[in-house]
Amino acid sequence: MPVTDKAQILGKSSIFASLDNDELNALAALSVERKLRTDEFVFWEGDAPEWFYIVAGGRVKVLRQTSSGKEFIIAFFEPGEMFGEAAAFQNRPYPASAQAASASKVLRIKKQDFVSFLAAHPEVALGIITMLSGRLRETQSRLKDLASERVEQRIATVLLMLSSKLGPTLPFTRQEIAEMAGTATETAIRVLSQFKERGIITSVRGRIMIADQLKLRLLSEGPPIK
Amino acid sequence: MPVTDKAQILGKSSIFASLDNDELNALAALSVERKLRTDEFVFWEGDAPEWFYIVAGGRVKVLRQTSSGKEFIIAFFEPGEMFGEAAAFQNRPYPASAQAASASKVLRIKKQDFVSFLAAHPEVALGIITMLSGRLRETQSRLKDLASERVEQRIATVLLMLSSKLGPTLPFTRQEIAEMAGTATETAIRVLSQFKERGIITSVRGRIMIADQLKLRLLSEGPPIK
DNA sequence: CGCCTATTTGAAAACCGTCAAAGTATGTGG
DNA sequence: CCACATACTTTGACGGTTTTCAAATAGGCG
Repeated sequence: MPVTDKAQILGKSSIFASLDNDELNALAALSVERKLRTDEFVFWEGDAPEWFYIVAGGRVKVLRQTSSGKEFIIAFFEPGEMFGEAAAFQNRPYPASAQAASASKVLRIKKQDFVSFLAAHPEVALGIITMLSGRLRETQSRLKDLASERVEQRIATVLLMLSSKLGPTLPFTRQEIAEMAGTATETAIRVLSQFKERGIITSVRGRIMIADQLKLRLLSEGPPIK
Repeated sequence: MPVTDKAQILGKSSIFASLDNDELNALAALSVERKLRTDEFVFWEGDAPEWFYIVAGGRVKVLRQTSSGKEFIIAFFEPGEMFGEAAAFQNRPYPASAQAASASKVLRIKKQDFVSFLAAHPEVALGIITMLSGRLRETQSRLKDLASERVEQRIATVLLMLSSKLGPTLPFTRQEIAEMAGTATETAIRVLSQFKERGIITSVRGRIMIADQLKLRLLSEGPPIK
């Protein structure tokens, strides 16, 4: 991939909004491309973090094993998004694995190169702080959901979160929805079947289309206070 | 409180490890002290963030209301720790409330003052990035726990997390443990009673002492894979 | 067409939340 | 110093939600 193409990917990220084309090209020149087949792993839980990763194409999921052997999906990342950075900044082993959810490309930049670049471009640090703040907010919000809401509500919230990022068509299986909502696949199926009957979604194999965002939002906010 | 005392509090935080005494004093001079009675609120969910907060004494908890009217405790903060910063950096309303868990003091610095200080001290930005990365890691770890582990395991994990920060004596009621583990108070009581019978903890009203960290750790990691 | 994965459905059981009632420390005012 | 109010803790029973296990159906791709 030519440097200018890489620079264009990097430019998608709000982290680098403050950089001009020359600076983006300089950063792009530090990056290395890697292609991934569907289900191939980018890194594994427990690996030492050597790189900063940015999705260049396809979709990458970050997941953890539960003690009963299932998987829990922490997040999906789309082109332009950075992932695995928390471990890299802390210089501690990845607490989760990253896996290509479809045929994908990632750019990676050596940890030390990126930190040096940061030092030379302090505006970028603020972009990173803002990004991390956003992820922390979102993660804490999910925390409350997982801790205290019923399955139907959790699934509604997951669908809304995904669609705020991806639009009304969500390319996920029921198993993936279940692994994000922290429930069993069968339960996700039952809830989504209900949503379908109530006209809230439609779906085909591996794809869910949101038909009635308003109803979803009501569900996500929970029953009127009793 | 004299500036030098404030500077000493700020110096406790690893965020400011790179600052010398003069710089700490300069930052301290920007800060305002506020005293809080037990249960008094620092800010409320939905408020616009105007300040960065640092705990100067006592203990502050950050919590969210669940849709059924209970509370979920997102985190406790001890002297030297910053809180509410994610909302301030993003310039969006607080997604959670902050409440004094005991008679407390906080320092606060006007949002704009702190951001200006950051711009003048780029090394501090890296400290913030590292802190946010750590919180993100921990929050994601709890996410997996809440999504997929049983109550007994979740409570064991909460106790371990707390004791890694506070040592073996944990000044929390069973209700607070429940609100961190995402369970009912009665359930937390039953689980902790069991722990007591098994010699894993001892406790007095409002205080839990960890007696057998090893057993707790085994519980927290879940049953041997079956 | 045949295989593999995704989806569906049913039934039983486990886990946990809720409700109710009571016991026990702590502190306060008289 | 006692009596009482308050908050924390405990226990039991019941029921609802969700998981688990099993088996069957259906869509897509080679």
